[in-house]
Amino acid sequence: MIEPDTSTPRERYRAQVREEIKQHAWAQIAAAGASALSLNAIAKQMGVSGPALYRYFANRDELITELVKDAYRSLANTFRTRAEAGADLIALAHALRQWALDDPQRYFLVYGTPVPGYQAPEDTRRIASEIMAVLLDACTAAQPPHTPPSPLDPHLAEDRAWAGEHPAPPAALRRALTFWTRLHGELSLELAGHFTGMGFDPAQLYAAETQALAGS
Amino acid sequence: MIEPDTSTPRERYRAQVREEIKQHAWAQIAAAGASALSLNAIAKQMGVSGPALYRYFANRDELITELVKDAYRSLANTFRTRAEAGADLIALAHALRQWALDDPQRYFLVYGTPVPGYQAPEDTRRIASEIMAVLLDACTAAQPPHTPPSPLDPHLAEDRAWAGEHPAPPAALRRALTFWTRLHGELSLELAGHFTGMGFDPAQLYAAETQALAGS
DNA sequence: TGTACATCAGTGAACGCGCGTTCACTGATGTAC
DNA sequence: TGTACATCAGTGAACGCGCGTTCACTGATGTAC
Repeated sequence: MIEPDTSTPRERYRAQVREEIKQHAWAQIAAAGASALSLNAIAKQMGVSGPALYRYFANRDELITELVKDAYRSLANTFRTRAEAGADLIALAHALRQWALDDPQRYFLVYGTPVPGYQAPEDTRRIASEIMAVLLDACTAAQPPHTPPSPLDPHLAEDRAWAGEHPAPPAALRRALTFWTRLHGELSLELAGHFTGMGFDPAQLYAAETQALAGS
Repeated sequence: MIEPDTSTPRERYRAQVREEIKQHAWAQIAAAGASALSLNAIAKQMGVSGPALYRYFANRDELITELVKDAYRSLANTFRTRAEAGADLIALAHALRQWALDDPQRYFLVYGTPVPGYQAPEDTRRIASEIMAVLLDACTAAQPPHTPPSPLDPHLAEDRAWAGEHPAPPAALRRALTFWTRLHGELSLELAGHFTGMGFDPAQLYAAETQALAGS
């Protein structure tokens, strides 16, 4: 289902250049981290003067915001696509790891140490919560037969602001949260290089954590 | 047992100024993150010219290295002190959280997104492995009665480079690793502010994870 | 199809700033006789 | 205890660099008649 393209040539050109800028921004982030992102450096790489970029982004923060949103959207899409294909928690866990390994700096941009001086705008929350919604669906659907109750459940059931209108039972809320924190713990240490030289395979640790999650 | 102070006044003065520089460095990191650390800014805060600091640190990287080592040493001391007082895994977990909350930027400096362009020297590994050693002791000592075997255990037993000469059984290795990744996952998301507005108490999630660890 | 005009992408110069780091130096502090 | 000398902390100027951002501008591209 391809929409008729009602955009003018100029609009299409603008969108294309914006995309190109973002490409270079990602390359730069991959090379030196998000705090080293520089509009001038991007311009130089594009063979264009620095001020030219201000036609496309109001300032550095707006560019970063766009990158953050793209990153969230990318993960949300990955999750949604997999979920629609019938993926269970284990499959989602693998998708998450793949997504993180595909571009570690993209992972760090959204889940790593906050970029100093940068405050994420409100819309990113919305996209982030879509990720959580897919996760909650998967946790609700595949409830293991004998779920031991947790002292955490009543607390989570109490104030469920974060789950929005999602009709998930407390046990599913807990499983989604645990999924998030445990896998993030393994991934962020792995991507930050804290396991190098330790002589074990991070993938196996990740798989073990995933298995533990599926049966909790 | 106080050692006789054989240091000259000049040596004592040097040590004192180095300490003062590090204090200001920490304050700056707390305010804007490690990548914003600037020697000139520190000098200005100390009411001293920029080049003066080069009497005390060869360059910016050496200062960061010193901070990283101090952070690792601080956590290692915390752990060792608690362990010598008979702390179990749960107590260590609480000590870790306290240490992280005491100074989030210190936590991020060692366990967060790697500082771009900075490569940690070899000696930090040694201090980091001391932390792991204390953890392994605790995991070995308090083995729960019915530890279910994990498919991960044989893999960990195979190559134990990271555990050094530590005589820990595979199950203890796994528990130590799991302790690290799970608690880091919860802490780093909490400190990065990813739980704000979600309406639950991170401390309770942390406590639940800690309990799960103690019985695994 | 051709011309007049409006829109807009990109330029180059400039502003003010801060960075890490070097260098030759002054002046105070310690050391040796 | 006093003097001559060596050591060393800190200064100020300088280098070269890059940053984000503004501004008045040129020249190309699209639009309206």
